[in-house]
Amino acid sequence: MTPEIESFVFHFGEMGSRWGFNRTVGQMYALLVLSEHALTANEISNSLSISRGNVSMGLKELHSWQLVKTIHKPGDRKDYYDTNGSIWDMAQKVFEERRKREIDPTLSLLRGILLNRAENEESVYANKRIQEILTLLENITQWTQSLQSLSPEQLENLLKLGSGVNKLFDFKDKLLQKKGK
Amino acid sequence: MTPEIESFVFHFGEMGSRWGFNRTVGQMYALLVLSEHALTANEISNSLSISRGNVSMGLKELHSWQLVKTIHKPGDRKDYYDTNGSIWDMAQKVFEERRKREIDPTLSLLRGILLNRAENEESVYANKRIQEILTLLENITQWTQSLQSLSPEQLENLLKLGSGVNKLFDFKDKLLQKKGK
DNA sequence: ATAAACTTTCAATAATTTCTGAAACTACTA
DNA sequence: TAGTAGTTTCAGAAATTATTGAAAGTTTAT
Repeated sequence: MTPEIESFVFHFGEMGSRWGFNRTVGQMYALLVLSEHALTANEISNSLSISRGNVSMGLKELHSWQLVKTIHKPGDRKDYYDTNGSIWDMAQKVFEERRKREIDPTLSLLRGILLNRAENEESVYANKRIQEILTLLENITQWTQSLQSLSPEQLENLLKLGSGVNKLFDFKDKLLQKKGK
Repeated sequence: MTPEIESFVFHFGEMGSRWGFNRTVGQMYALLVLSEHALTANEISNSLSISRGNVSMGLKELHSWQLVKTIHKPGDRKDYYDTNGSIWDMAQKVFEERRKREIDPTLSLLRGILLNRAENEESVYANKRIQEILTLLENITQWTQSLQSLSPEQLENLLKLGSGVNKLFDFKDKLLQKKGK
């Protein structure tokens, strides 16, 4: 590992915990991203000085995020691992996975609460707030799902549009207003 | 606390860790959101059975996220705490804070690596990948910043647009094509 | 069927994070 | 100034999460 690869890998290890996976999983993913060729579990274990068992667990998790794929080479019994998809695919997967973990459970809970809400005096305010939050989360969910339906190129263009969204949006408003008249 | 408030509060405690703060901070915030009136630190401590010291730490953190504000009542020595801003403001704050924690440090690191990159054979591929990731993160950063510049209403409308973004986007494409001709 | 080459699991342990509560601190009142 | 009502800090305890490595499992070749 060159010093730059090393610092990238260690940094991803540290950031990993903020992104939803643990240090070693972050390091492993970073190493695979920067490696031109697929690596075996033992290579990963050696490069990162992580126990063989831990590498196995980490790869399992990365699989569950669909961030790595297993490659078989003919005449070779070992499994080789490589990143799955482009950087853009990766970003999409991370967003989706996080939405599932961070938003979906809350959606169900809030829906449940509002479904069998008690209408006593004390709860009126609380129910109002809960409804607000539910609406917000439902909007965010819809939004991210519609982003997912864009192709990576469309998504990239949309991102590049940046604050231009603002203008595009005003523009749409005017169009609709005209129609309404 | 009614049973519904209780389940909301506990759930936010569990989710808290996924949202970037710990269990008690999540519970405290949830309680403040659902409380019609500002609460004292002791009330929070009692309602949630959390030590007074921990409440103080938690409030400090919520302040640093700008999610709560302190209120002084004339003739009362106690500090009262309430949530700061609407649910929308809250969501914006959380996004911004997370961007700072989850993306900004990586941006600096990647810029640093590419700035004094070694041009040896071995690094060419790695540098290319690092550049890709940098571009992606820069786009995401710009994007989220431009979203922040929208008013809560604009943002809400944009979110409600949902998959309509797709159409809007196609529409923009066509416009640009015409211009290009 | 057995051995060889490899992978996965999981109980024990290590590392990290969170929480408590007593002590220190601050600000106001008499 | 001393006393009182409040807040904050922080060292150690408790709880949680990550890691290791030996044992169990799997697959392929002979």
